[in-house]
Amino acid sequence: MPARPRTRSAKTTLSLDAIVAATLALVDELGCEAVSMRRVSQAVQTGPASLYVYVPDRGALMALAHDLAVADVRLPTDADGDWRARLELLVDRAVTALAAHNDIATVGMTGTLPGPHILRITEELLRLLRTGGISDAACAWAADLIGQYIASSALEEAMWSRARRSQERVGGSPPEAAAEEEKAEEAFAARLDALYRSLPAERYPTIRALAPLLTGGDGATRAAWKIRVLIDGLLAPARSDAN
Amino acid sequence: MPARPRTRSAKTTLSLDAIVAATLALVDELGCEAVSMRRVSQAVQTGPASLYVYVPDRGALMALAHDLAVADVRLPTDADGDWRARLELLVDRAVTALAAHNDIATVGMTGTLPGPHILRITEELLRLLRTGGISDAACAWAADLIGQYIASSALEEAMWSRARRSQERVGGSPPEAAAEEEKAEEAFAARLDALYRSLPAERYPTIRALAPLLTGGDGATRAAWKIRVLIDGLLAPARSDAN
DNA sequence: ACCTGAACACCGTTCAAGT
DNA sequence: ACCTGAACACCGTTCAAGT
Repeated sequence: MPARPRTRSAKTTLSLDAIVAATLALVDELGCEAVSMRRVSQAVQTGPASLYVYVPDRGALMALAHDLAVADVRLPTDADGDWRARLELLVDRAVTALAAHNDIATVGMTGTLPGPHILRITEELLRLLRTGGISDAACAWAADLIGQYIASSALEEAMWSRARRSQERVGGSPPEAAAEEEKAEEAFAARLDALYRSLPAERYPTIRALAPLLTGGDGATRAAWKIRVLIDGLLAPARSDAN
Repeated sequence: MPARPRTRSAKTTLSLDAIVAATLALVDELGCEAVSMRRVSQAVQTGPASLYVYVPDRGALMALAHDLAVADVRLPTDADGDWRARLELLVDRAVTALAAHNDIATVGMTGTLPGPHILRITEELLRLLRTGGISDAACAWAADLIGQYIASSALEEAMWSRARRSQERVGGSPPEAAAEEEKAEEAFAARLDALYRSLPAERYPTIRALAPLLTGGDGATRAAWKIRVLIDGLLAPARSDAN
């Protein structure tokens, strides 16, 4: 391998995988809205036009990044317990995987077709529900409901602990930036809580009464409670008769 | 009132209400993504800069449009039955109201603070849950869960019957445009169904087996089934002991 | 005081032209 | 065949300047 002259030294070859990985990394950093074709192209060291060789448009690229986000979700095994325990574990893993990539879950709610990794999880979801003795029609609708739950929970969790704002200008010094992040981290929950507490008690008595509970509790406990409610609902006596 | 000379004849006075109404109308027509400050400003016959007198940024404007979308939701009354029937009715009305405005529900999932109309619905949701004898902590988490359900169901319903694509160029003649709309109307459900049926049966046996059920059924029946599952889950025996 | 023209720093996507 | 410079038609937001 002689040193052949190149336009740029050691430039990584462009590939779909590299583009999608760069896209997901930018989503982590900046959030979906701020990820542009131009920024992605910069990250992989080309011009924006080059991306269109690999991807038809921005939506398709975001869909690929979304699918990549759940690529590492492991399916529960026999060692993880009965169908219900495994279902809860699978849902939890999917939510966690999505929530780890900022607001990538929004992509799943905007009408894109599911990618291979989403399909893998869907298949297992349906299989577990069926193992649980739930009727075929109920399985189909339950998978839909649980899918909605996964996406919206991931989004909620990501929002609750979002450390980044738009932050397009990185002019601040490190300590300043860190302080700003710290502040933004609790921003949403805190602002919501402040809003609830500031409401007139005559018009919003129940919100006021429950204000401490509405924004309280840690995410994991809430999530575990919610998925249990969902499955309890599927197993409710009335449901096994006729869905 | 003598005819005083004006810059433009009969120009409507600019107001926040007019701006928000125009924004929601554009969302109906084009979808959230395609609604820009510039287009809104055109619709109210000004320049983009003028909007910033009334609204701090695009996100705040979208949040106001989102709140407006549920402004007409009527709260159920005693005549509508017991707490559970009323809760189901309230949820159904909220989903229907949101789904009637294209993908406006996305705004509610992107970390904006709830507006007055959302709060009115939240208050009633919590009140009804409490009337049902559900513990305070469970009410708080249940309202959260039901809120997620409302937003994601509205989005799903809107997608299922979306008649508009980006359609930025309206060059086609009326009959052509109508045919295109007709085609797009079923596009998502049909494409999803086609995808499921094209999957290899060895790897996705359950999806393949349930394919006809996954995309079938009308929206209303599905929605009614889902909210019943949710409430059944809240009322499951285990739940009343300790939330 | 209220409004806005013009500008700044961006977008997604296309296509003719290059290698 | 694969890639891309340059252009087109847009963006959100700001601010100095007007009335």
